[in-house]
Amino acid sequence: MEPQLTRAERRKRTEERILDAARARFAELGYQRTTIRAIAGDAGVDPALVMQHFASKDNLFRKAITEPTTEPLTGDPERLAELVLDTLGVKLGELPGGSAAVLRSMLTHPEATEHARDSLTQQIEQAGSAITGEDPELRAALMLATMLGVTIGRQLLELRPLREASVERIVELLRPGLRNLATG
Amino acid sequence: MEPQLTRAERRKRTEERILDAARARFAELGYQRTTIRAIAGDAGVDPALVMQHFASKDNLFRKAITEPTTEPLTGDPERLAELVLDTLGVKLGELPGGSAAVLRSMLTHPEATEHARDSLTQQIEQAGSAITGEDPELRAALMLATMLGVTIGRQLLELRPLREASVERIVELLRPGLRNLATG
DNA sequence: GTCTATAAGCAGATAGAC
DNA sequence: GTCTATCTGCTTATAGAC
Repeated sequence: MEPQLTRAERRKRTEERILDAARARFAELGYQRTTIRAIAGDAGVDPALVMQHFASKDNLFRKAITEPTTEPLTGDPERLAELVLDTLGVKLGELPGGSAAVLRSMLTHPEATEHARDSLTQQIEQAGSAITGEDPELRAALMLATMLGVTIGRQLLELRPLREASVERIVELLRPGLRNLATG
Repeated sequence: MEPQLTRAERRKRTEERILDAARARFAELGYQRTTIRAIAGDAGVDPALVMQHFASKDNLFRKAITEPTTEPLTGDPERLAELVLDTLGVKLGELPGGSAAVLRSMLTHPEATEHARDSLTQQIEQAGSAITGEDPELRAALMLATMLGVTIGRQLLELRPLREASVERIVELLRPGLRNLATG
């Protein structure tokens, strides 16, 4: 049984299990407090095997936070505000594993900082080119910074008013401010 | 020379030097990557002396982030928006040492998380009671989350559009959205 | 190929000399 | 009171047995 998917396929499966465990741990505890031992334990493999596959903790982290790219932020200003609010909706529901890991270590791990900065800069540039009027990039940056703050407040700091409110209500309250930034 | 300020006074001076060095290091690198040795080096004292004074790294961190309380967020809704913008102005100029240290480790150190949550919760409650209309606390939380995101984006992630903009311009652009949240 | 055993490094904490 | 020297524990990483 298991025809010819034996070597490469099994290897890939194992790596995915390790990566899933790594994303969960990194997202929960951040880079420094996460240990290879704990990841291995979660994935049901030996710590040495993790090293065999990923060579170093830092490399494992790099692989764990590499995500399929997000959809571009384009369109006219009104539409842009809605797109931004949509991605917020996704993030407030449940953060994708890689994003959560980056977010958690964003302030304390140089590589995560850079990753977050690059990702946000790209989104800012996209959104900025869809904004008319003065200071389009600054306006875009403020829109995304708002989303960042709300995401952190709700998902990581777990501020009570943000936890208890529905995603729809949050989106509804943020809409006017974001539209104001988007339309100039 | 140095009349009777010898013992207690000298001790206090040393502790302040250590605390200043600690705040700077914690703010720059976060809790985990900061070492007692480095703090001692910066303060020009022996590492063992740091332990003599503060007993443990965790206790040193606790002392370093303890700040004189901030002024309350009160008044009518329009005034509230201005107060919030003012404190943002302060934070965008230069973060006070203790705040910067908390901010940096907020996502990765349990005690810092709690400290940040408590501090924000208090501000939210104050601001919430100055807001009329529906969901005052949620609105207040969104205002403060916005400030948090902008502060992180500018001071810690150093997003280019936020770095290059003047504090006044940022405040000007955020005002309509914050007023909208404050006035309901 | 997988795991055991261990090396190597680092940082917090401690004991005791001066 | 201040510093030297050391201990202890933990983690990544490696080498080699099975």
